[in-house]
Amino acid sequence: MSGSGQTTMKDVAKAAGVSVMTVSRALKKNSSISDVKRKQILSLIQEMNYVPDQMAGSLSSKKSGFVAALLPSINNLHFAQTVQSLTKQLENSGLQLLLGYTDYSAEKEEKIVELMLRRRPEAIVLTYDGHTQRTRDLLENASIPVVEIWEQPKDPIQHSVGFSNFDAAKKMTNTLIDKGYKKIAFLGEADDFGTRGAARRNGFISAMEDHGLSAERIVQFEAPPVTIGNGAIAAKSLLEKFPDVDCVFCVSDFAAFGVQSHFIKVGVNIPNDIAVVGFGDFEVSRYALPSISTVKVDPILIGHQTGQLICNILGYTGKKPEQFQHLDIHVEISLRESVKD
Amino acid sequence: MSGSGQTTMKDVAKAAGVSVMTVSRALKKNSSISDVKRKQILSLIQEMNYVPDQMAGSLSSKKSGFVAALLPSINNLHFAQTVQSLTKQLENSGLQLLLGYTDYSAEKEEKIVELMLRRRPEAIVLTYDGHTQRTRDLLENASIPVVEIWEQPKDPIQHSVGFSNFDAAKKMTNTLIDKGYKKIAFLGEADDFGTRGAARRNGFISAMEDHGLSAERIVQFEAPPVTIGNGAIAAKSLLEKFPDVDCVFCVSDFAAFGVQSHFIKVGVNIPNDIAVVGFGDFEVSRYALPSISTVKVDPILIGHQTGQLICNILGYTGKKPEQFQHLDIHVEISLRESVKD
DNA sequence: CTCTATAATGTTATCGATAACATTATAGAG
DNA sequence: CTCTATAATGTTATCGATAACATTATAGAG
Repeated sequence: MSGSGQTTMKDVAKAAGVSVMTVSRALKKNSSISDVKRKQILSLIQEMNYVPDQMAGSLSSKKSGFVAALLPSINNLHFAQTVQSLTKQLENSGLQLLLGYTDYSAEKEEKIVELMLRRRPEAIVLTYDGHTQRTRDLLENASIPVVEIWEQPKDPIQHSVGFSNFDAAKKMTNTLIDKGYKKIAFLGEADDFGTRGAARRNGFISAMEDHGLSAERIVQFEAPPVTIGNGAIAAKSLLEKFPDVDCVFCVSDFAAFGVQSHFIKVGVNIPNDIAVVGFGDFEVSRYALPSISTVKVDPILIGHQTGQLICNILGYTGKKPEQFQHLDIHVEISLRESVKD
Repeated sequence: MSGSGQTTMKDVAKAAGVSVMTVSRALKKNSSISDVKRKQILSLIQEMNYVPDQMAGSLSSKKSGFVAALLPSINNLHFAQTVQSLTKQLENSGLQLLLGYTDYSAEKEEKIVELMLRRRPEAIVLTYDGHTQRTRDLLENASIPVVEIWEQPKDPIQHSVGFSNFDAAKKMTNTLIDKGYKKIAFLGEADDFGTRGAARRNGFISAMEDHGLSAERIVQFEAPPVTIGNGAIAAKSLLEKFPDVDCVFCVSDFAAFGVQSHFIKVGVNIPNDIAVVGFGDFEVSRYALPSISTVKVDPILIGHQTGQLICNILGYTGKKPEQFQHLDIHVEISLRESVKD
């Protein structure tokens, strides 16, 4: 090392008896350098434990190698799966994911977008839950590709990969109405303005009103995210407020699992007394007893498609799209034991 | 913007009629600049949607503002919680988390450590599951603080925040033996050499052998991570191989939930026929019916302590520790309905 | 053996900020 | 009103890499 600090490319160059540029070329694929020299330099690099400083490289090449992704919370298996498959797609093109958590708040999102932009990401992924105007301004000024995921926004910034939570919840509600349920309750989060949870509730309300049914059976508990525990507590107040309920549509499978747990404990038979329905197709609902009916979504597919889209946009694949893409992710209604046949 | 590219500090300086250094000072706390000018410049920055380039700043100041954290998988609520609390602690000191996933493999860890070091993190957090020699060399060469979390390693690199999975599993096994169980099976992952899962299995074996009991009832299914589904499948083969089992100790609550689900379906009574025990205290085990006995760990505390330790080490708090710290995280045995009184 | 196209390597300028030192403005002491 | 300490601002060098251009080495044509 030169002096006291970290090993730099200069140190490697000196040790190899070449210029720094030759070392730089040895590390870069498809660059003009002889095989012999490349091998020599690479083994020297290995030996010296030299690790290039990507900050410096990025500053010069104007490519950070970062893609930023903002999620409401990582504390949610779905988002975690999306992140994992997105990461995998991006690392094929040598891109690294910079993760941020918005805590389901558009104001926090704005702050984090700004923090992220300081790292000059080559693209940014947002989980749509509403944005502030300044968020939009910052993103426009950054002039990088923006992909909104999970929800298909009405007024997309650029690209999107997701589905309509409103439509999905409406479809499930219609299915339940077809099955003969009339006094369906919706159990969702409080303070969910502009979020996907609210879109689901609105889909429920719309379906009920379309059929001339009352959409007044709504319980809103804690702010997002939903936990099993919250579901269990909400189940109790639901039974007190609306004792005539015949089906509970929960904003997420976790809430549904909590509801079932409470119902079974207090002797409510599922599905004969009350049916229970979730959203998301988390593994727990498949193995719950009774198994929980749900809206199947595919978080891994969302991550996969998003990653591919970004690689395409950034021109790593030669399939650069001409226009903004809106990839619709198919969702499916899955009826299980928790709903009567 | 100067020319066509992004807005730079130079553009702001020109617009404000000051030198770039004054703009730089306006953005930095406790720097020598008049209040009037700072306010002017900051509002100008806001107006121009200028976002500083932290790459350039870091290169010059030799502080990346990054802390790297490697986890086996983000697809695990515990790790997600650790990440979330760690993130929160670090952002108090203006540090950003760079996340990587090792897929429970020491070789992948090595690659990701190298990728991370390119970003010149100020500290690095590893989830101990064994390391390669080169990983150790790279870390030593990087000369940054290293914190290993979750497991308390025998041969720590530097600092650690965690507990002994061996001891925790042994303690649980001893408790089960005290309760009168003799034919206890351990249900864990395959290909788990050097991982926390293996440490748990070894703790189980040690406890059984200490009491002169057979530790042969071991089922190893898929490679990590454990899923509910894997647990359900393993439960089936467990019953075939060891029909006389009186208690199943699972490497994780998820496996335990899957085991219970299968047992209940095939008419095995829990806990009267067979007891079921998990590890981790995930929310699902509290609301499962019967509720699942488990080893309680506190992922949020691990993240919190790790974050604080790093801030202390990096000197953001004035409490710089003299020596390598080894913070022991207390774990607790929690017996619930899935084990006989 | 010479010439030329191309491969291999080197030199210089640069990315956008901050550190360190230099200079100028300002406030308070006397 | 002058002097001096300090606050406020500016100038220059620098972080560690890569891009763009310049030069040198090499291989194949004739």
